[in-house]
Parts: sequence; C-alpha cells; structure tokens
Amino acid sequence: MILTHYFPYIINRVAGELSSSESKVLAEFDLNLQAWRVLVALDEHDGQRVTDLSGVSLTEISTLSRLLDNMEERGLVEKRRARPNARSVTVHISATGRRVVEETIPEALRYQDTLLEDIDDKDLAITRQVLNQLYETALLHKW
Amino acid sequence: MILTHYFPYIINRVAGELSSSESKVLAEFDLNLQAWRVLVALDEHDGQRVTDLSGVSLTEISTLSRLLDNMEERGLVEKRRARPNARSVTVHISATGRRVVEETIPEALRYQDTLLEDIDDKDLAITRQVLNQLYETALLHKW
DNA sequence: TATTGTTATACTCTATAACTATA
DNA sequence: TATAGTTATAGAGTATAACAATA
Repeated sequence: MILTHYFPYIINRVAGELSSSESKVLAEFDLNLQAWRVLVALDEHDGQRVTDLSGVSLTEISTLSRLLDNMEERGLVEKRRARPNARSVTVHISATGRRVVEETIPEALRYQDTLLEDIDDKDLAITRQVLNQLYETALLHKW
Repeated sequence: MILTHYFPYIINRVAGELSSSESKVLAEFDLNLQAWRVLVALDEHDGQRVTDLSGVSLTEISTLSRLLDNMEERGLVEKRRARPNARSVTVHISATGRRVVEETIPEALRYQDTLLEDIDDKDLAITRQVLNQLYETALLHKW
C-alpha cells in the first residue's frame, strides 16, 4: 500500500498543514484554534452550553472547561448558570470577544481565499460535500 | 461567519474523526497512527532516513526519534548508520514489521472501503485531487 | 562550519475518573 | 439516580534548544 493513496492519510496530511498555518495567523491575536472556534461559534449563536461548544470547537470538554476559564479571565466570554436548567452553564461572548471576532474573521477569509483561489468552484463544492458526508459516516459508525 | 462553511474547519473536523477511528483499529495491534505510517512507508520503500520518515509519518523528528527506539526494542525496525553518509541513520523494517503490515493493511483497506462505499467514484477522485492541491498550496505558502 | 539525529525541558491537549452542583 | 460541568492526574505529542556524531 502506498500511504499517499490512502484516503484518511491524505486528509490528515492536509488538515495538519492547515491547522499549523491557521494557528500561526491566530497567534498574532493570542488565540489558539480552539479559542477562536469558540468565539466564532458564540458570535454566530450566543449563549451555548459548554457541551455544545466542546462539539463545535472540536475540543475535549475537560480541556475546554479550563480554556473557557482562561477566556473569561481575559474578558472574552462570560459563563452563567443556565435558566431554567441550572445544571448547564451557558457561555456568552463579550463586547471584547466580538471585537476579536471582527478583527480575525477577515484574516481567516483572506487565508481561505488564498488557499482556494486556484481551485475550480465546482470541484470545491464537490469536495465540501464529500468531506461532510465522510464526517457523517465516521460519526455514524464510530468504529 | 458560520464555522461549518469554513473550509479549514471542515477538513479538520473530518480529519479528527478519521484519526480517532483509525487509532482505535490500530490499538488492537499495539500501534499508534505514527508507528503504523512508519511501517507502511518502510514496507513500500525500506531504508529511509529518520528525517524522511518524519515527513511521511507526519511526526516531529524529536517524537519520531523516540518512537523509533521504541519500535526497535519491539523488533519492528532496525536503525543503522547510513553509508556512505554516516551522518544519517537509515531505518529498516524487520520480518516482524512486515508481518504487522500484512495484518494491518487489510484492516485499513476495509476501513477505507466502509468509509467510502457511498461516495461516487468521480466525486472521490475530484476530492483526492483537491486535497492534494490544497496540501501543495499550504506547503508552498507556509504562512 | 553544516548536516543529521538525540536528548532535555516545558508546554499543550487528551483520556480517565473522581468530584460538585443541580434536577 | 441522572445530567452538566469541574478538577486531578497521568500520558502522548510538540516546540525549542542544547548536545553529539559525522562530514
């Protein structure tokens, strides 16, 4: 078997490169990839629970719990006991957090544009769809 | 911005799921993803240098150096001073290593087949090509 | 001095489980 | 007792740099 023909390998290889590039861009804003995903997710839909954010940020809940404390100390988010179900904690983005999102999203989009500029739109749409389908399949099976 | 429309996010999300599934399969053979990639790479082309293997296995060279020691202790590979350039160390797969590759590759291919069975062949070919192109672009820029 | 690899250290993220608060 | 989250601990990988061997 040739590794570069093996699909999971190909995906992991490019994912690693992209993560590393993204992280460098975000480091200028003192954010790691996970914190940025949390902010973007809250900017889009505020007041999500820790468990929800663990899902969207692709971060273990124990890691995320500490990360959120750190982000709260920095004034990016605020944690509140949820109502009516006070077993949950909801996380809320602050004005500072919104500002960081406003600054970083253009960078992210520029980065994405540079990355994708030579790719045919139709091919890109197909790739998106395949990747999403693979994700669903992987979740479904959970080998 | 919606995170699930952001291309680097989509790739990372599926890559994470695939790595985690693959790791579970390989755990039955007492291998992590990195060690398996090393074995498959050497099975295909034996006697590669540590630096080369760091590239194909997507592993930092300092991590890999220790991993290779561990694999050598387990009798999977052997390190030798290269000739004529003895600054390099070449890594050679053992008979045991070959056996592990023979056992694991069918598992990996079955896994890949399950993953890809519902995907149209043409779409898959396009996706492969796009992912490889993205990888090249990311390497080229190295933001 | 340059290249290749090893080792040491601190740091981050993960995995697991024990623990707390709420229902 | 079940759910949501926090905290503790150990382990795996990374990043960086100092170090050794070879050229």
